[in-house]
Amino acid sequence: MVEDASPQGSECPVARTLESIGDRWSLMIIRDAFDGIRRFSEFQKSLGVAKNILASRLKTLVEVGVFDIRPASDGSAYKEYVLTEKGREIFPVVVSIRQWGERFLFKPQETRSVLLDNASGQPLMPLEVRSSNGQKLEPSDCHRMRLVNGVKDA
Amino acid sequence: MVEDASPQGSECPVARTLESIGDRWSLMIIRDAFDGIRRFSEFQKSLGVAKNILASRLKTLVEVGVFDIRPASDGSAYKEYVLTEKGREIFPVVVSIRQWGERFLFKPQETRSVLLDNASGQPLMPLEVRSSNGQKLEPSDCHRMRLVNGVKDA
DNA sequence: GAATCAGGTTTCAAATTGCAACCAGTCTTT
DNA sequence: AAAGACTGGTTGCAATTTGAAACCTGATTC
Repeated sequence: MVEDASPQGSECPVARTLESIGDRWSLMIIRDAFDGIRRFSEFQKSLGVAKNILASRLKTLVEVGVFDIRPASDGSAYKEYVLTEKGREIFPVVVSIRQWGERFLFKPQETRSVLLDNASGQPLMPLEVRSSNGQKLEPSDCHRMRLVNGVKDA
Repeated sequence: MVEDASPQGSECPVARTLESIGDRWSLMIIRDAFDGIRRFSEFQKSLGVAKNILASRLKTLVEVGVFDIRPASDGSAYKEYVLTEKGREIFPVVVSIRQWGERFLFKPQETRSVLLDNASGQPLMPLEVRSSNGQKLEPSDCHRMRLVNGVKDA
C-alpha cells in the first residue's frame, strides 16, 4: 500500500502558496490588514470589492489560518479579522511586491503610497535574496531540487 | 486644467503590481522562467495550463515588459521568452512566496521542491524586512504614507 | 421603538477559464 | 521532395468565477 504522494496541492511551495493566498483580493486584504484594518466594512470600503467576494475570501483566509476571527476590541458584539502569526509572516511577500511596483511601475514624480519605518521615517531597505552565508544571489545562482523525506532526489 | 491623478492603476504599488503580474498563472510562469524555461511548449508542459491561457498571459507579460521575445538560442526559427531586467527583479517576490509556503504549508517530511544556492548547495537565507539601518522590522513597525510629487501628503 | 449599521447571503448577468479541435509555419525523416 | 511530427498559437463552446445589487438578520443608536 503506497501513500498518496500529494493529498492536497503541488510539491512546489510557490504553487501551493498561490493556491491559498494567490489571488488579487486575498493579497490586497492582507495588505490592508498590515495597515491595521480589521473589520469587514473597513476592508470593503478600502478595497471597493463586492461584499460576497470579500466574505468568500475572508472565509477561506480564516480556514487557511491566515486570519483569526475575534470579538471586536471595542466591546461591541461584532467581529474582527486579525492576522495570525502565519498571516503576519506574509509581510516579506507584500513588501517585496510593493518594492517591485515602486521601482518599475511608477514614474519618479508619480503619486504613490509608500511604507516607512516608524522609528526613522525612512523607506525600508530593499529586500535581497541571499545565500546562507550572506552573499547576494541572482536567479542564475540558484537551482531547484526535489526533496523526498528530507533527502535529495535524483 | 488639472492633470488626471491616476491615468492607469492605483496609487498603491501593491495593487498596481498585482494588476500586472498578480494572477496565479503569471507568477507560475515567472517561477518557471527562473528555472531556465524559455519556450512556449516547455511552459505549457511544466504548468499544464491551457494553451490559450498561456498565450494570453505571455502576451501581457511581454507587453508589461517582464519578458522579451527573442529568436531561439538553438538557431531554429522559433521564439524564446526570456526575462528582462524588470522580470528578473521579481526574484525576491517569488522567493518570499516560496519561503512562506515551505514554512507554513508543508509538513516537515513532506516531499517538496526546494531552492538551493549553487555555490554551497545550501538553502537560502530567509528574507527579512529591514529598516534603512538594518534593523529587522515587523508589520507594526511600519506605516503607510501618501507621497505626492515626492512630498509627504497630510 | 424606529431607524440605522454590521456582516453577511441570494440572485442573476457578465467576464474569465479551461478543454478540445483546428491551423499555418517549421523541422525531421525517409 | 513528400509525409509526418512539432511549435506556437487561434477559435468555439461549456463551465466556473466574478461582480453588482437587492435583500436579510441581529446589534446598536437615536
